[in-house]
Amino acid sequence: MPELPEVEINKQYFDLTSLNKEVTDVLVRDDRILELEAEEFKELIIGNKFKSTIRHGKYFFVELDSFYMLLHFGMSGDLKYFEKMDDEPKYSKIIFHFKNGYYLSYISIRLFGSVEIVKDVNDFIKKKKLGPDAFKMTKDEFLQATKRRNGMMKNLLLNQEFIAGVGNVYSDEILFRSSVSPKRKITDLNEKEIDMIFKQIKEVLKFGINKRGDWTSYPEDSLIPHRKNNNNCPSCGERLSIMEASGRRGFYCSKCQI
DNA sequence: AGCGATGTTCGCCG
DNA sequence: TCGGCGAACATCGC
Repeated sequence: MPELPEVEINKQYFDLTSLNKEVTDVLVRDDRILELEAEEFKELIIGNKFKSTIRHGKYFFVELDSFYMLLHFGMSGDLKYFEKMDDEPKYSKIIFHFKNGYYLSYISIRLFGSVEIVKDVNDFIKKKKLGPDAFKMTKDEFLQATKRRNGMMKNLLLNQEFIAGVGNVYSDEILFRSSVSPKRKITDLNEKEIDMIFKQIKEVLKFGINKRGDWTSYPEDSLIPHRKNNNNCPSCGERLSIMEASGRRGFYCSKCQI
């Protein structure tokens, strides 16, 4: 549940289910996900309300009275709003109980990601050195960044200090639709290609949100459904190639992506 | 049984 | 200073 579109879906889900309801209890099922003591966390949240939310890249901030609760979903985080304790989802780590009787669970299978308290969103973004949110990034910011950076294009897309929100899967799709190889050096890209990549960042992420993060319903001509060993390019039929960038496996077509 | 998985971080090296 | 690499974190599923 992790790249920008999935986090955005979680934000919409959170806003719809969990805003402006008094939290009457907090159940900590596994405190390893918490960046602070469970007791301290409970004290801050219980009796409070979630007032609003902000998403920056893959980071999700929930506003409370004088601070923010930050949720990062890691590789396997999710949210679930439910009515009866019998329906508590598997791998729940933190559960908020609302005055109306419902619960909201922060789910995480692999325990990557975290739940923490931050004073100020902008300070946090600055401290983490996060780049602009992928949706808010302007073309000018993108151009500037490509000029002062080197290395492989895929690494740049995965670098949250450059652009916040793009992860491994969507970076593959963005480069596929741009006909640019993930291994291309940033300095070698021409203006047209940079324009195309910028455009595809927005379109691919927007498409992901419209699909509500459901990769099984992608059209056949997308790369995402084919990101598997021994699969072929949906465009030319060539066997897909695999490369590594930032420790992640990238899939691409060596024929269609230059 | 072993390996890879939507992420981040840190130390090391050139 | 930057870019790249490998490992570490924890756990599930193929």
